[in-house]
Amino acid sequence: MSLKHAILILLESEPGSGYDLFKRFKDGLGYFWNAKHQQVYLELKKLSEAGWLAFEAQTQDTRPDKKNYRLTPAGHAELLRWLGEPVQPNTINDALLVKLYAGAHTSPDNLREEMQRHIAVHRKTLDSLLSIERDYHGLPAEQRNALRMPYLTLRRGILGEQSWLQWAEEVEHALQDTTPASTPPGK
Amino acid sequence: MSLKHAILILLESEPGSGYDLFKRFKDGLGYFWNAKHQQVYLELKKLSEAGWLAFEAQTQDTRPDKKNYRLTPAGHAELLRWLGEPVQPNTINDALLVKLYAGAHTSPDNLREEMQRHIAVHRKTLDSLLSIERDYHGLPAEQRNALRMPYLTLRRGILGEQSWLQWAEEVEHALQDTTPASTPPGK
DNA sequence: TTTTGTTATGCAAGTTTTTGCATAATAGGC
DNA sequence: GCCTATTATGCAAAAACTTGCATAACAAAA
Repeated sequence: MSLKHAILILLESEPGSGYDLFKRFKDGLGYFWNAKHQQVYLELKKLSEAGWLAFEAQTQDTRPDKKNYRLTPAGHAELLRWLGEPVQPNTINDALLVKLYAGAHTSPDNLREEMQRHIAVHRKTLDSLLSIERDYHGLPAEQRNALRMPYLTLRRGILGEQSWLQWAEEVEHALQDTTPASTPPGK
Repeated sequence: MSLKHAILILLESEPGSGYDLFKRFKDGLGYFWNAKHQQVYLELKKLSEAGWLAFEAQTQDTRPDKKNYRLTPAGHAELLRWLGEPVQPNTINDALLVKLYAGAHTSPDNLREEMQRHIAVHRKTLDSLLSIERDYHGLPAEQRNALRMPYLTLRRGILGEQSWLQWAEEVEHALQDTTPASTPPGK
């Protein structure tokens, strides 16, 4: 739906190879747009065929050769066109919630373990986002200004993860109430 | 990825037709799993062919005929198997954040309008979720208990939407600072 | 009375994404 | 010397999802 445009945006600010883009997805944009390397390479090919990107092969001595992609004027125009267009509200497809919805058909222990796994992931994500935020605040005002918009998306990540973890606490409480006591009292 | 299992869950608690399921997606499960009617019908067909569902045609006088689907024992087993399996953490693909990330290449007005559109949608969603929550609290204890797990997913929606709206306020502030004053001061 | 909305199902074509496989060179740790 | 990780690219097949079209009956509103 929009990997095309995510790629255009990344290449607009800095040309690069498929592998570069893939890594950039894992850092900045990756929090809110995920892509496998195969898909990135495929889209780069399609975008080139559509005339939105151009590339030069770059032979390297110590590393495999790479293709350096950059926007064409048509690609730039397409990016601006897309930016002017309204974005469809996001739809959520979250398998964890599907599982939880059906929680009555499985054991509370199973659900608790599942939650623990996800909590660990979300905590790690939050930590990493907070560390990026600290770095951002340490930048000189000029650079901070240039990164104003990406910073807003970082804030989305931070607020979103904090809210997720808050919810997870509610869930843990609810799941505790379910099992009166797994270890017998007294003795 | 998991529409299959979402359907199994819905049919496990109550058999129904494709159209029934589609409507149930728009209510309860719909908040965190979206599906078009075409896809629902397609999956029902596939799940039947896989032996996880069975159906009987139901002729109706005043309405078009419907097919009533229910789980087979194999379908039930598959649901339990899936529930025992760990769920992959959700990946986010959010086009609005992609657009915002590239916000420097477009006008603040464009971004503000975009945000207004999305804020309206999220507010409406939150209102509707809060109204469902009120209904839930009005139920007798026994029914509340039966809906304990779906209620947790409802809470996810509420906390998530509230967090989203909180973030939107941050974004609006940031976008206001960008344009010093669209209407000239004083006079 | 015409139009719009709801109930009810589905095919076909296309796009998007995932999964599996494949290659190849180098760098660093054990 | 071997194993693992990183850099670098891509095809092929399958799964998942979207978009467009099609049909058909009835109910209610305009």
